[in-house]
Amino acid sequence: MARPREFCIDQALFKALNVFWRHGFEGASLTDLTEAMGITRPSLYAAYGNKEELFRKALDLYDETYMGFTQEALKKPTARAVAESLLMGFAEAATAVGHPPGCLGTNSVLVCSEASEPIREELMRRRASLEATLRRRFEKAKAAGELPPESHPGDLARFIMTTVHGMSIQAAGGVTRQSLLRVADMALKAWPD
Amino acid sequence: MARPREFCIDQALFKALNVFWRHGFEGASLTDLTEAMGITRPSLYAAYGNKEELFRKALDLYDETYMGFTQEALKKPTARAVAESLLMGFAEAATAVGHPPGCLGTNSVLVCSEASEPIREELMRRRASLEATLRRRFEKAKAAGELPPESHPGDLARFIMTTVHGMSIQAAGGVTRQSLLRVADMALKAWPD
DNA sequence: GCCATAATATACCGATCAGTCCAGAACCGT
DNA sequence: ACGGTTCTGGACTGATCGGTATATTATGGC
Repeated sequence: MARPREFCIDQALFKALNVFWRHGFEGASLTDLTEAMGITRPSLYAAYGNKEELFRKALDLYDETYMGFTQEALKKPTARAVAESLLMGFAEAATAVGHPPGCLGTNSVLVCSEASEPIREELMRRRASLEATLRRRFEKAKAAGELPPESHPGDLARFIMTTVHGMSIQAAGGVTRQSLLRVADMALKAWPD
Repeated sequence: MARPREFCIDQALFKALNVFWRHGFEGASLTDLTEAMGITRPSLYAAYGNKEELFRKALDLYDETYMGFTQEALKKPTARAVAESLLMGFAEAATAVGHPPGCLGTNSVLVCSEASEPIREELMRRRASLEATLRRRFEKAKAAGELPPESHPGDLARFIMTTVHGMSIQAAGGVTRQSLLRVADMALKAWPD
């Protein structure tokens, strides 16, 4: 009973995601965003709220679209298989064609002006969340006697996530998939047995 | 034969370095910088050129002041000792008190707007430079029979630098020195023997 | 004391930032 | 055909961005 929206919300959000991915939250201007999305500013604000909300929605879409493999990885039968699946998955995701290199959650806001602090904190929260999930998975494995008694699930999770973040930076610097897969392979050599 | 400068160039540069470290290149505004440095804009431009040149000078000062340990690490007698020294050194540097957490070279520009592309490329160049130096050191070690013949110096250097970059991100997220040292320790378990 | 020189502080520049006002246009229900 | 409602486009807001013109002030040499 009113004028219909002339663009697809999810499709335009996908375009926005790519801009944020390439330029980060602060580096992506509203002009960049609206041009890529093919809509005007009032349409953007009516549909998504503001730049910050748009970014959070883009982040959710990113998780659904590109980070699904992490949930699959967590289902692997052994802790080592989980670690391997995560490392290999990130190496491949960070170097896939069709989108910018690296991980959005890692690269888009690391340091920023005071104004973007809430977004920075949100990203830190999400990074910590995956690490905590991983740690719990490793704790379960240790309790099941699958990891040696002297191993520390928290350290293992932190090491895996550290490698993952590092791979994201390397990918942003142009490092190839094959190279990152070898990095993942080498990281697995540190795994306890 | 002219009015003397009322501030110390190196001391003010040090203040600027801290602002860039905390907020990144784009996140640090000229207002932030001049307030921290205790000087006015014209003084800043007369002394350092512009924001970009100021950042490059701050980067040089950063290398001299905080990255000296890398040169020391490269002088260690064995490849493994080099790797260990680098990892431990970065873990400690990234979590030292008195300055922001993480590594300036890693965190200050990862993704950015088109306008800052030259700075981003400069940082990628510097990151790649250290990795190349490390690779050459490992090649020497391999030639000396110190590393197994099937080892790949390039992969080893890339793995170390990936861990280092990841530690910088973890530090920026508030991870403690002890935790990063354990990450470094675990990474060393992947070292060939 | 006075000049040349260079650093200072204020006030400003055009450009761009995120965000919004408003007029017109497209739709649905009646 | 006509309201009521919602989206669209362009023009605009105040604030902030990096950078600068200008007038003043402090110095050393003469």
